[in-house]
Amino acid sequence: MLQNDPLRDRIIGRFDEMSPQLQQAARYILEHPQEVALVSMRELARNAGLQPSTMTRLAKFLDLPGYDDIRAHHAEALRFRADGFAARAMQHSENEQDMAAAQLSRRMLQGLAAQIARLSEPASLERLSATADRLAQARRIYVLGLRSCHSVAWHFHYVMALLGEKTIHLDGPADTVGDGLIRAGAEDVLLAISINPYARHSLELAELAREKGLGIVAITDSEVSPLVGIADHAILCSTESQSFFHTLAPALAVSEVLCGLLANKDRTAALESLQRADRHLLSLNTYASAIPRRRI
Amino acid sequence: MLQNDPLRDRIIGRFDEMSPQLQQAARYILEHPQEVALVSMRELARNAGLQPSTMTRLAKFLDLPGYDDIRAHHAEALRFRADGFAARAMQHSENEQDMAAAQLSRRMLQGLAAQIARLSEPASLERLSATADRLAQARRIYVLGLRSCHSVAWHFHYVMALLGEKTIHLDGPADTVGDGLIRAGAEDVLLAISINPYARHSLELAELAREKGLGIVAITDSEVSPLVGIADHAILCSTESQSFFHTLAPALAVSEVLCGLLANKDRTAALESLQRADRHLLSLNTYASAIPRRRI
DNA sequence: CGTTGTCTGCAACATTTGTTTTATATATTG
DNA sequence: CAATATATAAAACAAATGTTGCAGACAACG
Repeated sequence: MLQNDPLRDRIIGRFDEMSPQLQQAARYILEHPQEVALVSMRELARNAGLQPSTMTRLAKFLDLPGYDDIRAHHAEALRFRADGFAARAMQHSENEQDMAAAQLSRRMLQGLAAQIARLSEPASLERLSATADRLAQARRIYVLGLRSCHSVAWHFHYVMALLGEKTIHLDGPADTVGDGLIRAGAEDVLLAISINPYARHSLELAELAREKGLGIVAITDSEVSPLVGIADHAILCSTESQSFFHTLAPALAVSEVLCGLLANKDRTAALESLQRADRHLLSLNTYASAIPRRRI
Repeated sequence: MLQNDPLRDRIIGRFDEMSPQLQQAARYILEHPQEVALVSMRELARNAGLQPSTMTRLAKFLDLPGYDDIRAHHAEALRFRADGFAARAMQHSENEQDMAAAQLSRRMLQGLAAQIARLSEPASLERLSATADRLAQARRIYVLGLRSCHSVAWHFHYVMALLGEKTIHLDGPADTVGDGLIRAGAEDVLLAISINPYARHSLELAELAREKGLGIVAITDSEVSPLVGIADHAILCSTESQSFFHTLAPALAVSEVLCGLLANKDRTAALESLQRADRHLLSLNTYASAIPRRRI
């Protein structure tokens, strides 16, 4: 049971002032919070041996507009608890035209945080480490992410390129996206990233890779994503956001975790590679820590 | 999510045989199991962008008497899960070094979630909305993010391109990154994304843009980032992670929030643009929802 | 090209929902 | 013991729910 529930406290606090019937209703609600969320008021009343109106009266007694507020409150608590994690703001329901900017931002950010936190459930963790294992044992990792997923694919490749030459990013202009697969074979793995709506080209290339015997590993958004069918391992991450667009932050987080797991398989090698990369970039004068004087 | 759920399995199993609308309904149910239990069918359909009848039809398709059976099933699952939640808190993962991987993943993910959640503090929210305002009033937004920040810059540009032609992505091969600024002027804004270590080229271009009179807006990682000095607005996001690498997930989240805020300034225009983009991509046959048959 | 079959959106349907009203029962008070 | 106030039950109500039938849209196929 969740502590710090203001409605519960109010019920408890004013319990003594209630009439017998109201007390019975209140008691039943306190003792069966899930039922309140999952069952109609009339059925709840029936189960509690009460008249439907008693429930409405209880709501009014608590200075609420109606019973629906009681139910909404319990539903929210159940959502919250079922996810087990903080901040559950996800609801499209409000059409508050042109919400305050700050409010929209807050909802989006907390929603994203919750989605990423949810990835740390045991089931996801297992998938992550299985996927990382599969990637680790591959000779090469071909990375494919088109359109919106380009950012994730590119970032994965960028980070992995700092660690070695294991990844090949499938991308390119003039319809050469798939050319990288020319020399790919059964010892290799394709990391395919695609979310709804799925880019046709991504699916075609994934299928081609499968026919060539590559292992397939996917980051996608649903159990029924077309990639799940052809992938040896799939990691699912939600893409819903409080805005018009899908979010890729959870997918990016997954990608970063995979990089972390891979690097972690051989920490000393990883460190060494990173240092070499550092030296290289240093000698190229790639980085700066202040605005450089403009050459004239 | 929940394992061993026969109804879920049936939905997944027969997913391919479904009509497009049924698939959409099925997908929504798979991805929002709690909502099924907590919300009326009509509202569920509304949230999924479907007709109420589609839900009923899905039930019949699954050889169920009616939709209520779907709801009842999900309600039962939710009751069960909510009860067993406390007990299930920490028991998983027996031994092995697989355990270590899971632990690293969990630490990374929860760290990321916390960092993003921290962005929803009032100070950050103010910066976000000020920045969004500045971007909104610009004629053009030039987007700059090199090396690791490419993913963020590209994603921002990709999303904004769906909304209109306001953004120009500063990127290109053969050292042409900066060419996009040729026609930039005082009515424009540069959105510069850079984190430590700061790419020298990014800083140079930002400085050039400032000299050309552009407004500068930055997504960066520290109060003492070189970008802060020359930017009119800066949004700071942490990049620390439990792994070897910096994380860009918070920066991506910031970028997505900015997109959301910008779209929110004129919701109807945004919706219209998105629909037009949809139509365009549809006519190009860009997307697919199943593995396409390979052309031979 | 026309036909056939399926799919989808719409609108009407009977139920069920939460609420309110009315009347009866039960207590409380002088 | 009336007289009054409150509590409860029962019924009536509009609003919503889940369902179904129907007509147009659509693609497949001959």
